[in-house]
Amino acid sequence: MTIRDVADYCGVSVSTVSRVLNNHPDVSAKVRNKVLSAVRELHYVPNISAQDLGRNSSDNIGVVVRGAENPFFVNLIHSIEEAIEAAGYTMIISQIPSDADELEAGASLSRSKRLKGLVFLGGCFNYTASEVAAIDIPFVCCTFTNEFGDLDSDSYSSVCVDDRAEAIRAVRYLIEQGHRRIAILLNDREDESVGQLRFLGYCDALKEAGIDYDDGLVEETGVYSMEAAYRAAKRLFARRDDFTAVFVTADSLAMPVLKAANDLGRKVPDECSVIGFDGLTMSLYSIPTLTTLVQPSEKLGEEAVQTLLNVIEGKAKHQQKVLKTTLRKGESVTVVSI
Amino acid sequence: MTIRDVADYCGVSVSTVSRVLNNHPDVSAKVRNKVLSAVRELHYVPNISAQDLGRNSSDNIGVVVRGAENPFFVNLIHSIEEAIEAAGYTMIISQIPSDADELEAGASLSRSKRLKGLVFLGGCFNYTASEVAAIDIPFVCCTFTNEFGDLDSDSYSSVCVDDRAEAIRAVRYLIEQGHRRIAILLNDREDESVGQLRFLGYCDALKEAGIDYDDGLVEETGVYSMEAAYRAAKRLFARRDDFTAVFVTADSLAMPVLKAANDLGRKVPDECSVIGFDGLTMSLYSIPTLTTLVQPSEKLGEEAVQTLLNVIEGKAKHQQKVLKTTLRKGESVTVVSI
DNA sequence: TTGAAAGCGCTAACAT
DNA sequence: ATGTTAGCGCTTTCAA
Repeated sequence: MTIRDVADYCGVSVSTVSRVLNNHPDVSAKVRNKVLSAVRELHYVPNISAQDLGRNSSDNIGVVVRGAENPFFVNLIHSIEEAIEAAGYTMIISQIPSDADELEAGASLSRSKRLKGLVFLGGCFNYTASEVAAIDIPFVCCTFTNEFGDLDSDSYSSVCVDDRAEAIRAVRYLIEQGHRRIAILLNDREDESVGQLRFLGYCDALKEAGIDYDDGLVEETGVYSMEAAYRAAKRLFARRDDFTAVFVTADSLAMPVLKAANDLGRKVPDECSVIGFDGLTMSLYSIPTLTTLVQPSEKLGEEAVQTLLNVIEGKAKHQQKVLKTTLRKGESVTVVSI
Repeated sequence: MTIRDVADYCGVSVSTVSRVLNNHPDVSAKVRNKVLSAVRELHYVPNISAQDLGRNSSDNIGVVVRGAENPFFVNLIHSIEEAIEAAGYTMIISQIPSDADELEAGASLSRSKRLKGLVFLGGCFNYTASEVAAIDIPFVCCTFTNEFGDLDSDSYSSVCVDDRAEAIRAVRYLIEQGHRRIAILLNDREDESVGQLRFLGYCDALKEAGIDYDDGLVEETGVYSMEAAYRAAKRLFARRDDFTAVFVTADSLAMPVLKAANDLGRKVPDECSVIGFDGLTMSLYSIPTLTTLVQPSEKLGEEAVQTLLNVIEGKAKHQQKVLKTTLRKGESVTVVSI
């Protein structure tokens, strides 16, 4: 059952059928109806592969997820999928390890699946214009931006929160509660990803409050995993007992920190406050409930897709959008008792 | 960059390149190597649409996820994606709400994306042969089976654990620790999904130990969400204080149960033991660490895809595979103190 | 072992 | 308004 069959059945040419199917204007109402009912009668369904080949494109949007072990991405991916689906496109997802090259993954996906556009999740984006040249389709960075690279702002889109400013807010909140010796637990302070930005925000907030930076209060997990976070937290607690609060740069890492504190008999928040970042649903049920900055994950996904589609469809230029987090006060932060 | 370019670059014909790319035998080692390195040098990636058109088929495998809010599916989806990718197919995912009709979603996906096969995740499978007739491609049920329907066992594949038997094992373990009054918290005891099977296993284990079933010890969340589980747990703890253990049919629901117990001052495990099901990574970091039955999620995904591909490629018939869980002893279950 | 050429089903100039 | 036809990039006979 091809377009040819439909054409023969109606006594018209294939191009006429193609026109009807693609809502082109130059078709008489009579013919259009005849074709449409033939399509229905014959249960004709277009062959997408042939369509794509003919158009030399597809309705595929690629989503490259770097470090899919981050639970924060789950909701995000879901909202991205919904937005892509709703717009009549197809999502092609590719999950790659945290240490993989997302540009290469994106470029290869783009070529093999003939993508219309790309969404990058969890990238580093320290890339330069020349490295990005391999990607010849519009793309949007979701939850991060080209902070460490030198891209032209009209060559890509991004939708994220201002990680550095939000981190300042988190640490400032701790300071407002009277904390002065504040530790930070993060993945890697120089990975040129959002973690580094949050680290910089931590430094900014300390400086702003006139608190000296103390390298011994910084603990890195090295890799992004709960297990690594648990071990890092244990190291930190073992090494120092003079800090009253810790900023953990992701909720999924903060939960192991709560566990480590518990296992070492360090009471949260009485002996040590903990603040996270991301706003995982799960962190509502940690013991104690995590205080955290909630990222607008639904909105991030929707906006990312919308921004990308606007570029693809020529409705708008590339944009950099910045959304806000919400401070969710849980039970893991308390006023410092001096 | 097409196969033509590669051919010209090597001074051979397109058919030769095609042969190399498709691992056809009749190519000399010399030419094969030349082509292979050219492919690498030129960063050639085949155009899937053209491949599909030429072969008159697609390499799309659909994955219909019902209730993607279940964190247990995250790893599973990842392993499914890897397996699909590794086999040279493309995953097309569709996440639908818990109350949606997965068969309809699958059938529609199948038609529009020309799927080769379907993986169902989190379905109910109380469907009958006539309802399934709408799906004219091979499919595999992952993490559940047609327990409540009347399908012919050679008309579909399934890869899952024996939920009922494993639930027996969980409850039996509690009984071995001396527990007699054991509550259960689940989604819905009659939803004809894995939850119901686990409920039946719970009943079996009680009966086997000569413990009377007590309807007042059964608490349903109604919908599948952590919030609902938290509220259900609070209801249960408020209503009864005579049970010493609770079996929660999913880890993601068990964590809110731990939280509810904590908030009500009910010590886990001293005053109440908790056992889960699934083996989320996150539940290693709950306070206390959850005792649970770990499902082999990687294996489930791999096997599901492999089984499906075997059918698609005509290498084997449909199969029903049953994998085993592993009891992971955490800190949430203790010997009952009488 | 290799090449030439005919499709695969559709789109989109280009004619009419 | 409609038809003709040349691709799109690849696979796969069929010849050589």
